[in-house]
Amino acid sequence: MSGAITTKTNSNQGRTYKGASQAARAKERRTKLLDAALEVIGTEGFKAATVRKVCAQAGLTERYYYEAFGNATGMLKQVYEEQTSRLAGTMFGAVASVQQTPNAMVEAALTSLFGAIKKDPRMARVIYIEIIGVNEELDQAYQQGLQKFEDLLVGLSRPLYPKENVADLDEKLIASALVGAVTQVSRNWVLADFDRSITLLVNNMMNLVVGVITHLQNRNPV
Amino acid sequence: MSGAITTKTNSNQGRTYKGASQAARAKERRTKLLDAALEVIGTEGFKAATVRKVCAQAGLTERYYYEAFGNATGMLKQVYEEQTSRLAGTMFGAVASVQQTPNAMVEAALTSLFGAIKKDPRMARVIYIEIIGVNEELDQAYQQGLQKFEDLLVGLSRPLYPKENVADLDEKLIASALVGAVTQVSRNWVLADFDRSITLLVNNMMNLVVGVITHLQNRNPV
DNA sequence: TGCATCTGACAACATTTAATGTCAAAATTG
DNA sequence: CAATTTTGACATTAAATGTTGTCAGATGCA
Repeated sequence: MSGAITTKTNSNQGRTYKGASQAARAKERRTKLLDAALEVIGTEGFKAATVRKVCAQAGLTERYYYEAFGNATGMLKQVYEEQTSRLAGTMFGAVASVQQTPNAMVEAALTSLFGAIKKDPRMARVIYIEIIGVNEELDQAYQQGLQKFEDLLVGLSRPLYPKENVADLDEKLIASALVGAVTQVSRNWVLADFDRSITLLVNNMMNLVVGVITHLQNRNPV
Repeated sequence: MSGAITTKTNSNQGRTYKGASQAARAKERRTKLLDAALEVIGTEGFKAATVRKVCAQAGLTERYYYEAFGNATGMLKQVYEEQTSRLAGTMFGAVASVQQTPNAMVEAALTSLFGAIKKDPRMARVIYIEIIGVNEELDQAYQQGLQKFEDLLVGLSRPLYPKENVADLDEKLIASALVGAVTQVSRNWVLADFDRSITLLVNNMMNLVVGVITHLQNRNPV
């Protein structure tokens, strides 16, 4: 109410502690919490990822949960965005490292995707299942996450069919359909405990992607 | 502990009340509760569908919630199964009522699906979003629900390509992929508040389905 | 060494919810 | 009318959880 209180000293705020700066310590805590959140959400589900449980998994206390995430939505959103970014990077890298033909690029994208899912199913659960239907903010994040992959697909496929065949086409719609197809197959594959080989998955999905592209190249526009 | 207690009278158990038998009353309550659950889950989400809220929506008290559903999982499962059954029935009917050619049948199936979604988006939210990722029992129900539509698709498409082209194919996988594609497009359509015409959706999805079928007919097996 | 800051363990509080129980009024039956 | 069943409104209980606060000890700095 009266004038500003003069605290005795403000000079050492943000000082180093155990040899690390304040920013470095916060970053390390965030990393631990992200890992813990991925583990809990990816194995027990978002509903089970309570503040106490995630903090126990991280070996940190509640205070840092709020420092890093703010709330549960923030937690899931950050985990989601980290995982989709990593996955998109992996897939872009795989596509870039093969012969730049449509077939080879699609094959590389699919192979790296299924490989990443098998390597860490927790990621698949987070980005394909847990993110859905929590609230509007996360639904929006999910749509934006899918956008990355749809854009990749549009970029790959647009050069492949003649312009006059595109008139009544909705490229984005077809891209989202293909992403949905891959997503669904991935989901089932995880739930079925990886009952098929990656090669089989890739070969079959290639038929789908190549099939629609070929069809768009050859058809007579309506 | 001792012998059976002789209550004064058991004779009138299960009697009529307000002109309806016990079974009829229970059935009517269940219908009211199913409608209420669909309304709440389909507009506010499963998380918001508490016992109190669903009962208030139904105009009934908690007792009948437990009578009809047992618990929240039972509620969502029953709503889900009712909705997928209705939808499957609608789609089967639509397919049966057109000329029995692949194109016409696929078109009928897609048109009736998108029509049903637009007519009641609450259904779409329940069967595409809310059912996912709650617990194992419901994930299993979801898989079984998808199975209906995948089976429909396999039945429609199997006669369309030569046997020798099927050797390395996983029909079920491709069916689930196509169902996933349609699901994803439907989801986006709902979230985008029906920003496209049903005709546009159908035409584009036809390209996908017909494209893969044509490709399977003409390709050289690997 | 002395003081400010940082950390971790945990208490405390408020809220929400599922699930069960109580009880009186309404309806039915004989 | 009297006994019984059915119903609806609401109380109660117990548990889980998000969120904030407390406090003592560890650490860094002048």
